[in-house]
Amino acid sequence: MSRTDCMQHTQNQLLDLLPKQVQQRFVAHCEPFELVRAAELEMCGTQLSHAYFPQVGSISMVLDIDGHPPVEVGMIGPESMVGSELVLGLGLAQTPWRAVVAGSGSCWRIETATLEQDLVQMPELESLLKRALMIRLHQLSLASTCQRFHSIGQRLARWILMDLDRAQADEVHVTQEFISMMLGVRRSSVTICAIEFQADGLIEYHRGDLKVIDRAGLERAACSCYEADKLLRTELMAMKS
Amino acid sequence: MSRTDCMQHTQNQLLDLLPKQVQQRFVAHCEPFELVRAAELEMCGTQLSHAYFPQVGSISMVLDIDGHPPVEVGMIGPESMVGSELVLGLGLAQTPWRAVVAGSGSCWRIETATLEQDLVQMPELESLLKRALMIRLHQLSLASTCQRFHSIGQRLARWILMDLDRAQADEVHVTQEFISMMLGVRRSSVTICAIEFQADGLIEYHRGDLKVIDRAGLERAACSCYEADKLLRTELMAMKS
DNA sequence: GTGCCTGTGTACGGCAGCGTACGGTCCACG
DNA sequence: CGTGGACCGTACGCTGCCGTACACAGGCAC
Repeated sequence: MSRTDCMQHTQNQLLDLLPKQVQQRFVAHCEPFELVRAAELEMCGTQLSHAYFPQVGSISMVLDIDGHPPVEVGMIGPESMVGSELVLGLGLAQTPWRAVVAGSGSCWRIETATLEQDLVQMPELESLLKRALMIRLHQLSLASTCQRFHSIGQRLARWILMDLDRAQADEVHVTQEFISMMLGVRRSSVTICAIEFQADGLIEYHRGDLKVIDRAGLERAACSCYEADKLLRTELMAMKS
Repeated sequence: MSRTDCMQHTQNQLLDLLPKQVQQRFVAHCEPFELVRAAELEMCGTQLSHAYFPQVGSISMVLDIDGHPPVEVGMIGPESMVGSELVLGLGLAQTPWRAVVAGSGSCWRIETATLEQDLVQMPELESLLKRALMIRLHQLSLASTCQRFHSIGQRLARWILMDLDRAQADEVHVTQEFISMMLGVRRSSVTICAIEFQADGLIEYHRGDLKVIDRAGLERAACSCYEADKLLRTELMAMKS
């Protein structure tokens, strides 16, 4: 495939761990796909149609329950993939969450049926999905304790940092309304914290244009879950297959 | 093994799904183990030493974060197992949570190394662990939204029901202190709700002796997460391998 | 039967975040 | 250039839960 010949890397860190030859074979089965903020990739309760390997941008796992506002239970970017649970076998692949684009960008995507076939033929790929899934377990656990103990301010700072890391930028476009959905809180609660952060010189925020001024300060404002998330990402890369 | 010859079932519903022959071979590698409320089975951040298949009783996945009280992120009983993440491969098996006995009873347990070997030789076993792990994903997701939206009363009712189901009884011994740890709330908050439930004739509760009087009422008092949990358990059984 | 430990009941001030609601500002579009 | 929609700022009363603290009851130990 000429698509991969012309580049050194797939730009997805997980895929980059594959042996070059396997990687080329696999990526040939993928198609490029654009990530647009707030787009819904996968519905809840249905079979997954595709797996996604972000290059830039992020995808959030979001859960709805009863009449409540949605809540994010995980975020995935270039360090990992959406659909790692497919390694558990088809027919099991009804996820409880929705996948929503949390940060615009681009990705590779592959149809689940094709992925299932490749899993059989490429043991390295299977190992990769297993790693990614293990990380999801950790992330899911984090999500519930973060919900329980950390203030909205801490979680807001965490979310911004996580989003920026995956966008590989220090500036993104995202409304407070959108963030409030991800955090499962009132929009006006986000506003209050955002104003505070601006007063403290941590960020600039104007009608959806969010820019980090003092990254270190923002990290100090965030809960430990940000560090934990970062650690998970590096572990994912370092893991022995 | 004479141990299995004399019984029709292993008493663990997951193991009972194995073909008889495989089941006998596998259980021969297990040892019986007693579950004592509040005993700590697995530490956080270490390699798993064993996997556990409850017959009666329950095991909670509990997460500590910073200086905060612990929070339960899942409960496992005779319908499933502790250690399903081992299917993702050794070396990955550092779980983020602790495993604590939430309801006294008994189980089979097996050393992880032995389990790893059996996984290779018994594909049916691997499929079983994959199912169990898929259910864990759903449970973990539930945990965070339940934390977020449901009142202490609702969660208390849910917890009691989940615990009783796994104890296969309508009466257990568990202190309010212990429950408060599992829910990640103040002990006195549990007291208040418990008193309310008694006033409504749902339960009797005296110095750790908890008895359900009006099960239907208790189910009405619980959040939807109880029904969701029950559904997951039946799905686990019904799943096509 | 005195003492201690475990398990419950009760109380009170404090606050984070909620629901709701309305006013203001920027921008696009006709 | 005016109008409407998207987005943000502010306000107010309310409540669930927290932290802390202390008193009381049952039961075992000596």
